[in-house]
Amino acid sequence: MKNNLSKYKKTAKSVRKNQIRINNERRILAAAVKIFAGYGYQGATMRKIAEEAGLPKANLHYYFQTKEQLYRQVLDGIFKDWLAAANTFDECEEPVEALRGYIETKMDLSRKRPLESRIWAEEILRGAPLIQDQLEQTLAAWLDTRVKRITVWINKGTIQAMNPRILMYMIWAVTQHFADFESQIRALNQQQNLSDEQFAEAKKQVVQTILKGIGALD
Amino acid sequence: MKNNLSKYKKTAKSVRKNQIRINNERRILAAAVKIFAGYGYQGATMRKIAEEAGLPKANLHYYFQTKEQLYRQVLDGIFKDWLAAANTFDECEEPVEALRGYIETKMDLSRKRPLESRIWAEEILRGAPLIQDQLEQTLAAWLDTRVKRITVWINKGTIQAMNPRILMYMIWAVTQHFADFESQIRALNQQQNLSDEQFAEAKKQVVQTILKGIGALD
DNA sequence: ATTAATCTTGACCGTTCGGTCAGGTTTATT
DNA sequence: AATAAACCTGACCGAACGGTCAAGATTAAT
Repeated sequence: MKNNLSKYKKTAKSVRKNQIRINNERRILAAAVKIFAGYGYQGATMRKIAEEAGLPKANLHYYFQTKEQLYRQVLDGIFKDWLAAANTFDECEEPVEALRGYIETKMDLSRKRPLESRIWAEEILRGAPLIQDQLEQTLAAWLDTRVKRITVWINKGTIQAMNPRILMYMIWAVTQHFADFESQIRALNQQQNLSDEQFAEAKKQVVQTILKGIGALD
Repeated sequence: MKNNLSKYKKTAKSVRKNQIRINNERRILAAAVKIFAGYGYQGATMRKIAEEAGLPKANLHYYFQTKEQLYRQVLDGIFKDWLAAANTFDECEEPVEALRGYIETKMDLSRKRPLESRIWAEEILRGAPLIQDQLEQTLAAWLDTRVKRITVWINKGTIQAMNPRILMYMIWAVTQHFADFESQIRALNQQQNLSDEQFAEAKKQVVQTILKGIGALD
């Protein structure tokens, strides 16, 4: 409770962050995504992020007190998008459409935003020091409800008996791989990133293999 | 050609590294694997590695001139083991045994030596700055010969038509996932690492899904 | 026993890191 | 116009980084 003796106080309009703050926070976060993805948390420096954002380093600390806080906000944004990709999964009744939609959405997300995918992967690789709570709570709950849906399909005989969790791990593994291991795939593809056609082919084959692999297709 | 005016010269026996060097290099490399896996290249420090190895920091620089050289040797060791896992693939004539053997070997490797798997993953994630050459040459050649074998199977009709490279990417993705994303899987498994039984189940389901998915099983 | 080669190590160095801060500038409110 | 709040930033700080080095200890060859 601060004494409000000030002659002036903020209007409702200016209390919700004004344009300068919105713009600069966005610029800094965008730069942070690039630098964190390219160098990892430890390898990224506030200096590099500031350069990328075109702002003096001290200005970053004005909007984000510490490097860790900036990194946390980046991770939060990624986690949100990550979960949002599940909509297709939930909207479809039958396993073929639900799983195809989910796999395709996740692969598209990996292709469109590989930087975020890599930041996520590195965080997990390092033992998820900052997002363990979110994994254990939000993500675990998210997974549980999807496991239940898959179990229903199994009991109905629409897909064959299996451990639904392992199926989800496989889907995550494959869809992330095309973003996270991009440089390996490029080295094996005549030093060229996958073209749109190649990526579409990969997407199709991944869907086909998994759906057929669980007995959802002939 | 150096003048050998020295009164003493090394015997053949002592020229091939003596025991002190062998032991210390091994200790340092083992410590380096732990620290690089836990913190990443940038996050790892020579101080931490020295502590883990139980040696003074200056001693590390006696055996490995720079941090980068130490890291390179770690990567070389991983790459060697990585390729060696392919033996099963080559020894079997038919796709079911060849692929099952390869997938199981790679999954076992990931489980037995997750640290190495994570170091590899991080290097690729960062764009493979130090191992691009090996990827483009050794690994690309390795992949080419396996692609040819798979193509033979496809032409014989033993497995269905597909892009063999994408199949290999899928296998790599899934088998690495259980090591690289261990902390995520643990968070989703009541904070427990997969037990031997759970891992065996995962291995079985992965093999089953992929083999069935490519039409090698009914 | 002598001597060269190898190994060991505390102390040190220049650089870069994340972060701070005082003081100036701009923006918003009355 | 006045003033408070928000924003900006060059200069600076202690800590930690990778790496060096000289001098001593140990090991191996004669």
